Amino acid sequence: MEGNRGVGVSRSYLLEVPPLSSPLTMHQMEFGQAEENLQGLGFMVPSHGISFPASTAGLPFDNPTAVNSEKPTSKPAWSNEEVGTSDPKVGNDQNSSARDGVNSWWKSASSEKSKVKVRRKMREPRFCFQTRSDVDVLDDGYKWRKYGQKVVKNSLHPRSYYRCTHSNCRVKKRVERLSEDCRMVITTYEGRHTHSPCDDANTSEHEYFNSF
DNA sequence: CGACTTTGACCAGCGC
DNA sequence: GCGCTGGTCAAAGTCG
Repeated sequence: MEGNRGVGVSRSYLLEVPPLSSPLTMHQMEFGQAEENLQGLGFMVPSHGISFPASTAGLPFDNPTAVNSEKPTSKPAWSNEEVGTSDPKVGNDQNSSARDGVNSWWKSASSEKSKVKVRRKMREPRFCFQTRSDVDVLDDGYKWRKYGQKVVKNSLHPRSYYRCTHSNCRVKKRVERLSEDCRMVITTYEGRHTHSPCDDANTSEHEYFNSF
């Protein structure tokens, strides 16, 4: 067992997401290890119709040294954010997988009859936000399709799994509520969008968040 | 009818 | 090696 290899990016921010049209306040942010993968960071901020363009330079909170990377002592489920590459051969998977259009760590084995799948860990950029919101699914300007829900340990609330519906975009996000405070929503993004937010999203709010 | 959600099953990773 | 857990698949159901 190799545990935390520290490969990839894990970030979490804590945001307070007021109801729509109310100001948004960031009151904490927390970064995991940020190593070689910064260039691959896709960035979005989940809030009510708020998003960032996927660009490294556009990181709104680019002062990682100001925050600690320790996991919360209470260790909520969302704290265990780790991105790693378990297989050295997958080192350049961001390129290789993008080439074949399968940016997933699920890969059908040669014997499709057995339906055996090989899970491969990707070094996808990942970071999470803690937001305060009454709604589970924050409108970040992208369109998401739910593909799973799971009750996780140490959490009273189920975790929902979403995938960007845009073709060729394999960004995923997980949404769950804190058991200690059901108004707190933990949103974890994984991957980088290959497209712009949907036009039908509320652009004014996107602009608002872009001001960071 | 297409897109999306729900939900149970499956599988790999990880800790012991 | 085994069991637990998280993440994903995919069929069925729901909705517009």
